[in-house]
Amino acid sequence: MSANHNELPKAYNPKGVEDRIYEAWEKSGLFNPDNLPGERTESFCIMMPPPNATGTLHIGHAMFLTLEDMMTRFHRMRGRAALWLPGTDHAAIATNTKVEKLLAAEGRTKYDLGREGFIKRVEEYIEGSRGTIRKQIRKMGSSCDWSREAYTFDEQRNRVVREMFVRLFNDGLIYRGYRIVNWCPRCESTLADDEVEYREEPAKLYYMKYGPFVVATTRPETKLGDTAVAVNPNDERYQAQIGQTFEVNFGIGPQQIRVIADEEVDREFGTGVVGITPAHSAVDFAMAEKNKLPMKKVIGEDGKMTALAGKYAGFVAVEARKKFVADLQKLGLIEKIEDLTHKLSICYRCSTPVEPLTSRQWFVDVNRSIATRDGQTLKQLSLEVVRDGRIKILPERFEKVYYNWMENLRDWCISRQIWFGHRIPVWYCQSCYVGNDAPERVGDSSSYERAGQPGLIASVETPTKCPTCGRDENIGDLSQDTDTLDTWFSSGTWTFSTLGWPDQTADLKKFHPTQCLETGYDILFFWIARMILMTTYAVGEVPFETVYLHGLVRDEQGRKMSKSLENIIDPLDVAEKYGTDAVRLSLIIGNTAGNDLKMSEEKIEYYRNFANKLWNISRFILLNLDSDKAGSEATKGTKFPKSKTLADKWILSRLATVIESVTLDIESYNFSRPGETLREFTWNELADWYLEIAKVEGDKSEMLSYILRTILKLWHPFMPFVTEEIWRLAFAENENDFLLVAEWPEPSKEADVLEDRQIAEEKFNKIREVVIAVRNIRSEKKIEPAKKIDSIFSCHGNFSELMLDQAEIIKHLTRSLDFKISADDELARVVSNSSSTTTTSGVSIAVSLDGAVDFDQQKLKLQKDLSEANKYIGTLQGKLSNDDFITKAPSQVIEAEKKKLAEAEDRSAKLEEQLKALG
RNA sequence: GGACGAUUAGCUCAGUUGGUUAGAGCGUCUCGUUUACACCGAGAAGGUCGAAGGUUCGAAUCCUUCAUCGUCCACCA
Repeated sequence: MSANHNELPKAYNPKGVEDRIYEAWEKSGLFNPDNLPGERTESFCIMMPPPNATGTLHIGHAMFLTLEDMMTRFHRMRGRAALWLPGTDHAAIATNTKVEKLLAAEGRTKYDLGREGFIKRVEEYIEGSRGTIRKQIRKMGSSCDWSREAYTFDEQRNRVVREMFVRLFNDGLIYRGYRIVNWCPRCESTLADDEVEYREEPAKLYYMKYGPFVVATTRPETKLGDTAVAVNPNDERYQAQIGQTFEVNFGIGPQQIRVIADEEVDREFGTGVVGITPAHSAVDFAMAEKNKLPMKKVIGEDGKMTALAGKYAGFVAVEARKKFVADLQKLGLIEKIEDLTHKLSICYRCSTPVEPLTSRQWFVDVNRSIATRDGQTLKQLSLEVVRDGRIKILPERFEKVYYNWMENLRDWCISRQIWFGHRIPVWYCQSCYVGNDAPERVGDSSSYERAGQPGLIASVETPTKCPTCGRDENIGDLSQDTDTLDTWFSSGTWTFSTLGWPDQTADLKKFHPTQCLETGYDILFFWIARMILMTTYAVGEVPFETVYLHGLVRDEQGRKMSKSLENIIDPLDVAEKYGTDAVRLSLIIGNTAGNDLKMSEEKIEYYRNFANKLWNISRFILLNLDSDKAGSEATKGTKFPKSKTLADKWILSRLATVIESVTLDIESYNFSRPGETLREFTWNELADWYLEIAKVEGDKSEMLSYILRTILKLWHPFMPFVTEEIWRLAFAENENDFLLVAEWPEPSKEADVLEDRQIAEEKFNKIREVVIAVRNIRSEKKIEPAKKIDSIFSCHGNFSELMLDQAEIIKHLTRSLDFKISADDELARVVSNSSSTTTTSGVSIAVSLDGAVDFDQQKLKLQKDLSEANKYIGTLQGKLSNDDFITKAPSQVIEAEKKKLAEAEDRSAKLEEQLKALG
């Protein structure tokens, strides 16, 4: 737009630029695919993994925002209807825990506020902090469609969750039953299997006299709930007892104990006899299920011993253990106590030890065949879509991890006793609902409550009437279940709940299935597996075609970032300091799917420097265009330029290759390599060579404007701010002309125009080689950069023609006054006490020197070069004289080797001549 | 216990289906105010590709075993 670029600052300063540009983008409405120009039949959609509404942006968020924004921008420029849908997560249990902590700091508990008061408090808290994360997402340059922003706990998502629950319930896939669950006594709630973490702790192993056996246990107090002991079926020590029942008395009355056999039992551990506590161990529960054992719940939800524990009732489990062990010791029932370390299961949110216990909860049945899905189970559906390739997981190795997890998935406990979350949409009729009691024996699924049970109502809308007995809510007969749903139950609907499901909206048709789901491998199970499970069931489609899993961001020593290590890099701090573009590049380049990334400020600084380099490249080009034909057609860069010189042909050929490989790489989810390709091209080819040449050749308006225009487009998905700013200064026709929606360069179109790309590149590379060789001599001989020199080349074949043709370039780049082309023997003669020489394949070079020449040093150098060349010749000859190689290797390989040999021999011969000339 | 990944220049990493005299960036060394850029330019040094076997005309690349580090899953009652 501006015709005069003299006032552009020498260094790019992202401050001010970034916010202004983001605002302009947002105002333009172009993040919304509905507003994109042109006919866009093909869509590209990514659902943003919703950050916790109460969170703040950390480097992991910055990484996924960068990757997803890059994909979105790329596909938008490629002409697709690109939708990146943002949102936040209510994160039920995490938020609940956070607010409880806040209350604790005020000396209060949730009970002081009551359920409603507490939820109100949670919502206020979220309202206060939600804006932060939204602002931070913008700061990273995220081109997501804010008009479609979603929240996992808003009205629409609430409706979807209820709808989902009711459908699953009606298909018999949700049931209520007594099963073993992970119980967090602090949260007073169940946890899913994958919400349990482990911590190594020292513990005691107590050897208890146990009827006819001795049983080793770390938790003696649970033995009060034992109903069996198990031995390995092949353990010859206990063969006689298998199947028998005996009685023990630990001081609270007699307990009937059966002896069962199970492969799971390790003969080597302890005494090879395990006490089985069906109500308080997942493994024991599974064994009990197989053997239909009775269960005795001796620990309650409050973490205290129950009435069934006799005199120990009311004590917290750990206290009960102390008392119980002391009592047993008095009775002489403790044989010995050993030390061991074991892994304690703890809550992933509050690190409180988890108490496994049986409880009446809601479960999703993953192994029940679904009539409406060809009799497949949820587990089978979820496995099938990955197995048949409808969902591709990158990197591929995580597919195996997924299978392994999915194959071993147990029924998913979805009810939580925390207050904040989606309320379970189930009502019980006080008149006719009779809940099933805890079953006598484990694994009695006839006690499970499912659809069809009288007075048990699952409903999307609050029911007004009991369908069984007809009594209505007004007389207080219907009461809703007090539990809430696992937070992952709602996140599992993310790809379709955000698009209007269950209504068949235009968005749903257009954008579902989504193309890519990009997230960290740490939530493969929590989230991705749940989305696959719920979407294949509810929508009958896969939620996404490709899963791209990124790794963890670590510090420069490879440690996890943590507050205690004080090694956290705050993306907002460094974005402020170095610019968002620099942060983005440091997160993309060097990062590959599934691998962790080491991050450091130095790295970010390097990319800050690169952004500045691009700025200055642009500045140079713009100043050039100014002085040339400012404002004319030729400076717009919209036309593929006519190449006039070898350098033009070379750079255009290289650019065509870059367009091709960058496009292909991003399409195939390689993001680091295109960044490197572009950096290499921009810095090491365009800036270091072509722009220097442009200074001598001149008349480059068409070339330079086209190249700048093109690389701005190619760089835009990686560093949107600086490229958009340069675009505005250089090419924008008006203030609504955004690089954001510029057309991506078409690879084949460019390449077709060029002929003899390979020849042009080979020729130019030869020039580069010669220039570097001369510079090498200058550097070795310590010739001041400002001093002009004279050179003599002797060339083979048609190289002399090439050298003469490109004389201006060579002189400029080597700071030579002039050079001469001479025949071989002539060069050898010229090499005297006033020259330094070197040889590249095809061209020998001598540079005239003023001062005295160190013959010995020069001779040594030549000899070293010669011996290296001869050694190389040796290996090549060896290869070529090997019959096996000649007969078995493909002919192009053999030809290539022959060519290498010829070149090496040529070089060797020249070196010898030069040596001879030196005497 | 099971599975997976990593191991290439001092550091961080590339290396596509086996065919380069093994590459880049940082760092190091030498030189430098050349009409964009010192957030820069020119040049250089630096690697028996974790170890040992094997397959092959040919291995950083494929196979086997081992070592070290790391991750995930299961779990010792």
